[in-house]
Amino acid sequence: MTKAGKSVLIVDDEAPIREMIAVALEMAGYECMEAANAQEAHAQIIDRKPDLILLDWMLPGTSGVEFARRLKREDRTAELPIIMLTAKGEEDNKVQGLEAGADDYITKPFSPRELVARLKAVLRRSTPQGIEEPIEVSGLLLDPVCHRVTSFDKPLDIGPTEYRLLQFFMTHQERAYSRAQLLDQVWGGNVYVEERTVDVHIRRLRKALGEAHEHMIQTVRGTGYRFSTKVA
Amino acid sequence: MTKAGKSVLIVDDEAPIREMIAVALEMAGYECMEAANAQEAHAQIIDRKPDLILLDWMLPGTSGVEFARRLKREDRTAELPIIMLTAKGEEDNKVQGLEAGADDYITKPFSPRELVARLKAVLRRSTPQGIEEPIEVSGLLLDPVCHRVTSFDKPLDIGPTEYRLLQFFMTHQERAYSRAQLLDQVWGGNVYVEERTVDVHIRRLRKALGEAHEHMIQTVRGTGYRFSTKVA
DNA sequence: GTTGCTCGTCACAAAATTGTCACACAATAT
DNA sequence: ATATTGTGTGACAATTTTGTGACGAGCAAC
Repeated sequence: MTKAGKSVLIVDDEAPIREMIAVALEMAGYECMEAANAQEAHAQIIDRKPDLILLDWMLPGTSGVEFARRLKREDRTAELPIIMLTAKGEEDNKVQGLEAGADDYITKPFSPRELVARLKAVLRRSTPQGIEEPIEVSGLLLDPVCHRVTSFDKPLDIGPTEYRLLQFFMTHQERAYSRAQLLDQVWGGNVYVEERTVDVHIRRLRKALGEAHEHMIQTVRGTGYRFSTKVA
Repeated sequence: MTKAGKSVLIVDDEAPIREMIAVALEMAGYECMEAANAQEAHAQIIDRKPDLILLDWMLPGTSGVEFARRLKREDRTAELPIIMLTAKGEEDNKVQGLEAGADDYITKPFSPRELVARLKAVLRRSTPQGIEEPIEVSGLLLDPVCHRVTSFDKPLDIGPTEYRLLQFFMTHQERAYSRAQLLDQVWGGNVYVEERTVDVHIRRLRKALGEAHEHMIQTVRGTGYRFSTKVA
């Protein structure tokens, strides 16, 4: 893992502004890439995997909010921290921005110092774990890059939620988790769903895993579930 | 069986709202106390030590944020989780509220279910977990993280109650406990069950431990039981 | 619009756990 | 030895917890 400073994608349709921001960030030790619209941004995200996105509210074509919302919906990019940029007077949209999934919100004009400070804060909060390493366990293979799970090379057909659940389990083996903890970790702490929903997804995951691996998800009666490679 | 039930202090200047919240929480098994302003709240906190505070943003006199900030500054109350309540339209203050030290933030109106869910989440995060260290004694291993007991690597099949019983014994070895004490410690103080029930669970536990370890649970005639590694 | 997919919830089925009892057995007292 | 008291043990029904199929809402792609 190269720890050569975090990389930031700047998305704004005005080149001078991008440039200004880029200079400020580079002076602070960040690596920068730029995009003028949602399409370019998406391309950059895919192949250069920035650690954070500075996203202008106003964009030609797909608007910033819309783009943010879309990013947050896709598993592959959901974890990407986003800081929204907005011009003065558009502040009413703050809530809307945050609801779209932005992690923070800065009003133009802002000082470089402020920008860097917020950026640091967001990066600190966001999960530093680059989950890029495939995890494999007795024929079960989860590939975060392909965003896919295979059981003996046979692709598993599971929904995004089951994928996240399995990923969590595979990265937290041999340990019992309550339904509440799973909701926190897999669904995200601030959603409201019934605890029994966990059971249903466990069921779906087990079914998808098939006889070969379903036993790995063990029920811990009175507590929750556990992912274990050891025999029951 | 009833869980221990956490207590919640509801701070809001409008009595009907307090009442509504209280009812919802009580139905969910929480114990409630109320306060109409910061002063009352402080008094309640001192002498009734709630596990969590629901704090309205708007309060006569000392405002909610201010109060939260103050609580977080005092050592005695710094650890007390706070959930801020705010009316719709005050959402801009969200950041401010969280910065004041609130652990979560709910916008009125909210459903009782949502409230309870958030409350649970906050309590879960703030409540430090119990012992995380595995306990091992001559081939008998209790791992609280896995929530599992193994005897020479063979998992023991026991119910939640036997698990708690064994955990208690392993953390309180070499000492005799009466049935009443065990009921208190393992079942939780405020349940009513026959003392002889302890015998039955001891029996079940012994059976599960098998010949290898059953002798560790010794009968102290006329008194109760003891867990000991020493030979009888 | 339709279609196809995923998700959360529900109602019911299935399974495991629990507390209690009756009686067998063991230890002490009379 | 016999009575008395305390503990071990198997069985049982009630309750709790989990498994499972189905359904409708929501959403994206068409």
